[in-house]
Amino acid sequence: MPKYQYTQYSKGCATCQDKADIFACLCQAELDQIDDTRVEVHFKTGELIFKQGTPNMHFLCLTQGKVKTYIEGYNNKNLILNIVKPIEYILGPGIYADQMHHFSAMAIEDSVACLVDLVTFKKLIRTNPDFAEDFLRKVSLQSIYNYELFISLTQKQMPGRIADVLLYLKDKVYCTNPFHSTLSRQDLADMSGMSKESVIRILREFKDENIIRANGNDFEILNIDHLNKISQTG
Amino acid sequence: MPKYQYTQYSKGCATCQDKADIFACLCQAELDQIDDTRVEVHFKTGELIFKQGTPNMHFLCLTQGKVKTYIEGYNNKNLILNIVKPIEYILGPGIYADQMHHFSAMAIEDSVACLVDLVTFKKLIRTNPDFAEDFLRKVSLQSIYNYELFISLTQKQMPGRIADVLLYLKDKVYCTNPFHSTLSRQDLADMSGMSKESVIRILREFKDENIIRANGNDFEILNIDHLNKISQTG
DNA sequence: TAGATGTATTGATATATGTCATTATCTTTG
DNA sequence: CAAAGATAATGACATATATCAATACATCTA
Repeated sequence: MPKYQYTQYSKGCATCQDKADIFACLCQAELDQIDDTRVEVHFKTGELIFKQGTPNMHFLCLTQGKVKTYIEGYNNKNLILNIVKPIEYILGPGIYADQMHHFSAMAIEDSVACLVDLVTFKKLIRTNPDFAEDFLRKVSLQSIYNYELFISLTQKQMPGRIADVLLYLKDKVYCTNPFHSTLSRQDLADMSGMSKESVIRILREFKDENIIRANGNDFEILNIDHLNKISQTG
Repeated sequence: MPKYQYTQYSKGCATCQDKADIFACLCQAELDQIDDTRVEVHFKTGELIFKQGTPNMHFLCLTQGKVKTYIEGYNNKNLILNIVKPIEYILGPGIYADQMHHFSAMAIEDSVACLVDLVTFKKLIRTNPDFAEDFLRKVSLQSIYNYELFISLTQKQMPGRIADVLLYLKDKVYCTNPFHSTLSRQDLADMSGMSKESVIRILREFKDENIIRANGNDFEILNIDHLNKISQTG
């Protein structure tokens, strides 16, 4: 008999090796509180995890797979904010504002995530200053990354934006150099704020100049210095 | 004899009517702690308040005037993030990351600000959960606004972006309808991610269509519905 | 295996937007 | 007040980028 998606696994948070680093400062009793309201869920590639505009009830910790978070804008155009990999958590700004999701999340690989009730999370923020500070640290780093994204998207031309995307995938997501991605060309377009046709054209230029090797979704950055320069010069 | 810029005024935080709303949850003793490390500073129009890349040592509460915060990008191009008015505070993400400023701040009117030592601020975050939660609320609202900015800047065409800037100035900054701004055309360009010439052209179009009245830096939005529609349709 | 469906690629074309040069207007200052 | 300097406005032009249409390729499914 298969495990149901809402199965709460017996392995507790205290002994879990796959928990987000933000939980490092929690004691056994605090981890048990999280464990009590925790649910582990499996998502298949392409499945929507939560949708912009719906109530935000859970803290989500990704333990397996990969997830894209994206803002749904006008004319069915999306802007991908992050590609989240294990073990990172996803928590939008809605929790301390209007309790809503302000971006959507979708699995781009088969994924597993733990959902933790937000009441528990917020209680821990109030009672454990180290936890609160760690959370503020994470929020701040995300904010700093957003500033970089602002500059990339608004002040760089297409080659610079694609360079940024490729470097992001190599350094922050897959963390290897020849890397295989499950992102479509449309996803790359949604990360760089351009049309998919333009993405394809720029990738071709990079290939023709031997800056990258790209075969379908297998990428290898051959000339990192050159790619960095393209990122710099916009 | 004139007051020096570093003069610490005698009026305490406890009785101050000009303090940011985030301080509402602090008790007398906590406000006194802030008061002890507080310095009031006057800035003239055009003066740099702090610069991106320098150490971030203070929480800044604006009590008079107006301030633009902006990211300094490539090729001397800036991206204005916010126009801050009294009584709001300015606090970047650096405090909980690398202790650096990640954007610059400049007075666009003669301004007065209180600077509070960050050690005191961070101590209060740790010891007063209400204060921490209020701060998280503020950070979250800023983050949500940034998402809107992302969509405006990356998915809208110039008329939509200018519409967003005009509505922002009317609703969030000057809060009156005929309003007078001290922002240059270049500033409007830095808010909407375009060239100043393009700003001028779009403003002219809006004038020709009787959507706005614009005489130098005096603006009046004549047809709010139309401007909202332009903002929506991009 | 063949058809169907979605995704990727390419080329031709349209268009939004930036750049540059020039003139106009405002603001400062001696 | 006049000169100088900054800011604003306008037009001509260049170009980055999107759109549209056609084809190729891959992947699923019956």
